[in-house]
Amino acid sequence: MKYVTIKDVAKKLNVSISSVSRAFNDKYDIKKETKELILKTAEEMGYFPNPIAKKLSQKKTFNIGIVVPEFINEFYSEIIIAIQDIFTSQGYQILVMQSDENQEQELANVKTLMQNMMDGLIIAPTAANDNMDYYLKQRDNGFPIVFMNRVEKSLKASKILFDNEKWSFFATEHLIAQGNKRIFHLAGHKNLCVSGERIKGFIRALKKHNIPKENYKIIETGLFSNQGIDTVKELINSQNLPDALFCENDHVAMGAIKILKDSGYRVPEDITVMGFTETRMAELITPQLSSVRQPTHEIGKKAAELLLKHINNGNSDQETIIMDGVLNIRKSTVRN
Amino acid sequence: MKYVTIKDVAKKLNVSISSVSRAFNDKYDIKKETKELILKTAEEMGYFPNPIAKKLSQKKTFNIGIVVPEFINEFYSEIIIAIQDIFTSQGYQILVMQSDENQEQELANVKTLMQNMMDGLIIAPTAANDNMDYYLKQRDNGFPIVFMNRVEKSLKASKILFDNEKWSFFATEHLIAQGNKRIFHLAGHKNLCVSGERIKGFIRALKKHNIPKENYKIIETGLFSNQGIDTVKELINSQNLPDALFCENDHVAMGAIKILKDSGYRVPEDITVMGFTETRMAELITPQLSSVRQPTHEIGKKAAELLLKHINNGNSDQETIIMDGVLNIRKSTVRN
DNA sequence: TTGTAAGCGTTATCAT
DNA sequence: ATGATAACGCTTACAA
Repeated sequence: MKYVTIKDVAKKLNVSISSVSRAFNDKYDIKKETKELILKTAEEMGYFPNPIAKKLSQKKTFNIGIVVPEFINEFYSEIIIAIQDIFTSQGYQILVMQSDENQEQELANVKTLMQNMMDGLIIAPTAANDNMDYYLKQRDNGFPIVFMNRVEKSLKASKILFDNEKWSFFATEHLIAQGNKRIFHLAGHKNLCVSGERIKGFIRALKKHNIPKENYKIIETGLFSNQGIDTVKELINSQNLPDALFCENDHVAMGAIKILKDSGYRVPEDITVMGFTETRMAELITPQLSSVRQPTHEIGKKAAELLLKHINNGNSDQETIIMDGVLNIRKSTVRN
Repeated sequence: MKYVTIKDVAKKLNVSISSVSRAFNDKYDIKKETKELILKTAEEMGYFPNPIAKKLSQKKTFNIGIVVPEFINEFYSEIIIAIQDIFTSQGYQILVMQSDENQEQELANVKTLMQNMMDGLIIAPTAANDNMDYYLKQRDNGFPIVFMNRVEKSLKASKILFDNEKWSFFATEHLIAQGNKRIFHLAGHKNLCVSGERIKGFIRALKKHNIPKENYKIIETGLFSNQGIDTVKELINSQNLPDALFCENDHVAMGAIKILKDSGYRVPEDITVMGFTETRMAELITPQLSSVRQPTHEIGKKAAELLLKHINNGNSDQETIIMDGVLNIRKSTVRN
């Protein structure tokens, strides 16, 4: 693979390489005709400025790194697309790496991206973890970083968060308003702060409406549909099903609904089920699943804009943006 | 952001930069003790070789580009993860770009990646399209490229394909074997070769079993659930529902099932529905969806291995690998 | 308006 | 075993 270089173009036209460079970079003075001639010949020769050389010389790569826990689920995919929208319009490229929900992989990803001279990083950590110290050190060193999602509100860093507590509260309140007396929460993981916040919102709603302790329960379940299935299976076996299940996410909820239906229970007549972090499937299953929609597109957009700000204006003031969602009430939580 | 460079380390230790370079690259002679000293000091100083400079100097980037039509659906996400598995274990990095099902974006992505000196590219085109000439020209120029998925079998290039015709045939044959007399195929897009192949397999099965022409129909529907909904809605309105629907993919099938159930039809009792390119949801919905599973992990693995071969041994012999799938028969196509 | 040349951080060839 | 130094392809003062 032989690349055409700036020298080749310069030689062909008997001009200096600076002139060729100038023709490709608007900011310098250059005669219109020479510029056009150069651009035309370059085109013909199949020349384009080598971005690697450009990066080395400019110390600016126009590359942005994104690290996400996974992109199998549409949540992060949608966010990534939104980030990409913003940055490509600004001439940046997006490099995506996924950590497979693994802290060490996450750290390796971040290091790889930093060593490749990304102009900035958007990190969605797998969980609050030990890597954070390293990230913050780099940030303090002048490296622009924006965090997303599974990060403590108190963290001194620019970040885009979702108000899990609030929307968990509203979701729970809706379940209470529907007349459910016993409500169980199929929670995510103990070490996931988003799960913790949702638990807080859940409890706040119950307390507000004076639901006694014996009428609710928090069961650590996980993030996947099969875990929803397992948890609900146990509840069925121990004949301990509540009136309503508030699930960590749609996957768990769909697992729950599946096993309930398979076991002869009707949703929502016999038991009501609520999801979270709405997926496209929510509207397609029977019954349609009530859920809290997170504004993935907006999250990505805000993250990108915030990072862009840091890149252009420095890291001075860290900013936290907390996003709101929508409670989509559908058939799965409404007994007519 | 100030990077520590090879010079800083050399100066600190009063050695030449060549020695430092050697310490980091095993292939040269260097005294064990100097090497260890250099490595240790470098570590302390927070030095790591700048990959950009390395790339410029070596003309090898250890970067692999992947271009996919989208990664919202799990199909490509799973493939990407498999590719990543292989390449990261070989010291490569993966750069993913998505074309949003848009040919121009696709071409732009490929150009961007090539200009960034990827060592090779895995391209899953949006469809058979005009860009192909450009890709092949680059390939012939010595640039390693492996194609995936929506590519003609006859294309002279290394590629990983799925045997759509065959598995469409088996899927259709299963529907016939279940006693369905009238079978409609909700097809994808005319210009998608995978859709064309599935249509071929569909027709071959019908012909083999002597289903008369008036008893089947191919309706161009699309790739999304809402299109499945729309098509089936029309069939319902015109009172033209068949015994079985064979859908382009699971999304269309789930859309179909949704509108059927909403309209009072029972699946599979009244009408039978088959998906394709199985999703994780297939097992979670009611009734569980019969579908053809494509081996995403294997596809990614083969693509990666093939590209690696081209990178290491040159582009000489183009190789085509055609993958087989699995027909998962579930409730949606079986009337007890 | 154009050219010259130093610099970006490496690798690799050639001396020593 | 180590050091100088010319590449790699570009940008950008500075000079002309």
